[in-house]
Amino acid sequence: MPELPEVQTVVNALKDDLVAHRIVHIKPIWPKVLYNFKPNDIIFDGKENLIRDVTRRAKFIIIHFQSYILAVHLRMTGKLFFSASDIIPKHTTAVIDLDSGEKLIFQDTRKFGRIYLYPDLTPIHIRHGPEPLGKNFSTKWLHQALNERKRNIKSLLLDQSFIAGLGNIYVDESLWASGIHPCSISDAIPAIVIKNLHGNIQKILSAAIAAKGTTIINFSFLNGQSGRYASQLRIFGRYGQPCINCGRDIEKIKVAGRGTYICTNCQNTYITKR
DNA sequence: CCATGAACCTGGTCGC
DNA sequence: TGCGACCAGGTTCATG
Repeated sequence: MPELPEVQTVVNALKDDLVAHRIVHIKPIWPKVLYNFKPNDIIFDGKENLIRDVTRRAKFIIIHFQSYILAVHLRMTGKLFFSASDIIPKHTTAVIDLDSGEKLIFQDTRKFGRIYLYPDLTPIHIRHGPEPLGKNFSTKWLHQALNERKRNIKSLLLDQSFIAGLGNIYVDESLWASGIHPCSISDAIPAIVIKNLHGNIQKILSAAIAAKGTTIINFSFLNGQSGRYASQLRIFGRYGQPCINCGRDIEKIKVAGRGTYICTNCQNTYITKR
């Protein structure tokens, strides 16, 4: 599923065709897809249902209306794309009809994805850390935040309430680029390494956005278009292949409950724990 | 405070 | 070809 770069890519692709149009109907196909509202809770009066903007916060696609927002979370396998056809694709969990006649299809094989209705962004902001590409994410902040806790670094970077938008792929990429073992304890990482980590997170996310995200196996979005960052992955998914930096075989272990790719030669600057 | 595992779902892959 | 085990880019909740 999409992490920050993939969600941003979806937002960039959909925005122009959504803004200034109206939602005329929202139809749940999978009963649980509308997390906290019913279709009729949206006001279809011509002013309230006009889409004002489409943005991203954390891994949410935010559709802005005058008095509320719709927040779409794609979770693992969700996809959001336009369709002009009357045929509803397999695994569609919701259909949003627009006044343009197009439909916004929410397709989600594993059905984990949800759509939320909120008055504004507050409920999302309070449960999420800073945007890694935003100005609140500074080296200083990261250093202090890591030192205030004693947590496994991978688990911490995956924690959306700590920092928003990172997922399994980009955490592995960022830790490898920084020479940090994913089992490192947050407050044991030296300042200079934290500085590198900060820069690498921003560099990797920016490059991934520029490449329109990563595609692994089945993940595709945007009407079949897929991202090009897959070819730039340095560590993720490269089990058994030589490390680009040192040539040692890349290993796969489990950290924070997630499959984790590491080069034990390059990622050895961590302190504690194995 | 932190770590772990299960739950939510479906489908693909791998080994036998 | 079939079947079971295991895995998957995420998040939340219960438990120790």
